[in-house]
Amino acid sequence: MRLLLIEDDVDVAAYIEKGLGEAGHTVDLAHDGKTGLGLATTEDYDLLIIDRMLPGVDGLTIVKSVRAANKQTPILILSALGEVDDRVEGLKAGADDYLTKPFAFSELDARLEALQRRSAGGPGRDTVLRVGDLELDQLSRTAMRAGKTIELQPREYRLLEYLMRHAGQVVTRTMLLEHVWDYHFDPQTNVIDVHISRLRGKIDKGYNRPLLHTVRGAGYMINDNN
Amino acid sequence: MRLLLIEDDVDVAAYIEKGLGEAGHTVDLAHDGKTGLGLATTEDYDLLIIDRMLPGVDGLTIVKSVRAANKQTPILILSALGEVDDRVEGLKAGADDYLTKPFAFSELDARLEALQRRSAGGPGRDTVLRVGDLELDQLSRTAMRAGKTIELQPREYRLLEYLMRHAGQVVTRTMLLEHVWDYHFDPQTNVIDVHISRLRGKIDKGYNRPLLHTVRGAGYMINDNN
DNA sequence: CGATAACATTACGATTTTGTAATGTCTGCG
DNA sequence: CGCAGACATTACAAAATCGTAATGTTATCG
Repeated sequence: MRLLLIEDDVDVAAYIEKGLGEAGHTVDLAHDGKTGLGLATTEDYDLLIIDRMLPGVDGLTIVKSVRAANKQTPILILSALGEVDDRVEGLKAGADDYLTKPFAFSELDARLEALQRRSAGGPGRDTVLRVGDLELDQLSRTAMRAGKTIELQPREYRLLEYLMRHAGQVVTRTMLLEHVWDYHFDPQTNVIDVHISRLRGKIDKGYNRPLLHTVRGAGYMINDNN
Repeated sequence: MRLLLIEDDVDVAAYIEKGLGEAGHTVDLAHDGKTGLGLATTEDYDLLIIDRMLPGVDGLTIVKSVRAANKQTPILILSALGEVDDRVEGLKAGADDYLTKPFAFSELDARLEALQRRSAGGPGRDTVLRVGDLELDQLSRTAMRAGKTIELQPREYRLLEYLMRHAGQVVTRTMLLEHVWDYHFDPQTNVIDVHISRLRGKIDKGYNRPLLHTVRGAGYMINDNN
């Protein structure tokens, strides 16, 4: 994880840099707002830690500039003030969290972790579905099994997505017709069988543990165990 | 916005409920942990506010239970203690933010807003692109203009996505060939022109303000102003 | 005001994707 | 074992998608 710390107090900066370094992160350090803003907008960081009080500029000005530059990097504000109004201002400027000095390092670490968790795919909006070693990235529309990417046709994608959204549950043919084909009647053909077969050829063939199981008389189910 | 407040202190509960109600939110109130947890897991809330100290159960136990039930609703913890270790525990239990009593109502409001912003699509991972009244949902792969959904072919989708990712910037033909067609040479045909035309037919035709502009001699650009 | 080059549109054919139907295999039961 | 129904696979045909080329239109410059 790559971080940028913008902090003018040398002691505080060293303290944080040391702790974060030990936690396995790469830390870039800027001692003033100007160079900090330059780095923040040109480089790609996973997280920014910005001191509220900096020589020359206000930390919040940096936050606003970063957001104005359309960068969505999570930002944590450090402040020696700790006043209620300050926090509000910080959050309104576009920061994601606020920490008051002095603080225990464990708290900084916990907050960074929480921020990362969110930014990695905010609550309620994970974009990858996982079943065993099979992953489906809903943004790139690609599947991966054991690290190998799998090309899916549109209909195959919809089929796999629906199955994975209902992992561990039996999915009936009627459900598939309704949600993958938008058919609200029985087409009297074996479309489903054919596509299940094609999907198996892509996601299960060549792997010792099949994920897509047929539940005789009921439908199909995707799951990892067994 | 629908919120659940789990707080045993009647005065504090009334204070918060009043404020949130005035801010236009619907607030459900639970005075003890048990009913609170029941509501949190059965109903669908946009946000949970949970007091750390509740008669019988610890607020964190509720947080953990909610997360165990696979609910990703954002959670804000309220606490009268305000100790460092407490905050760390709260965040580790799966809460998204932590607020220490006493607090100004404006701070609560700012934090709720920040939480909502994140949960609506965390930083760096927004799944809808917007230009003017045109939206592109990258998960459902559908476009909408002025509330009307627009069906896009795969190639049209990639084209529009690329243009919208570079909204306000001129996108050259070479860029499009590289990123939308994966061609690293000039096909000597007018593929781009054709697809731009088809895309226009879908997103601009019938609307008084066109969004997709041609920049003569340079390429194309999508943007709302002018 | 033409001429020319850049861009737009349309029509059509090749390719890819999808569905149908025929054929093959498995499972459970008498 | 042998039959029936459920499911799997394969081969082929219909349909949707995409790229090419021909034809129109618009902007710019002498």
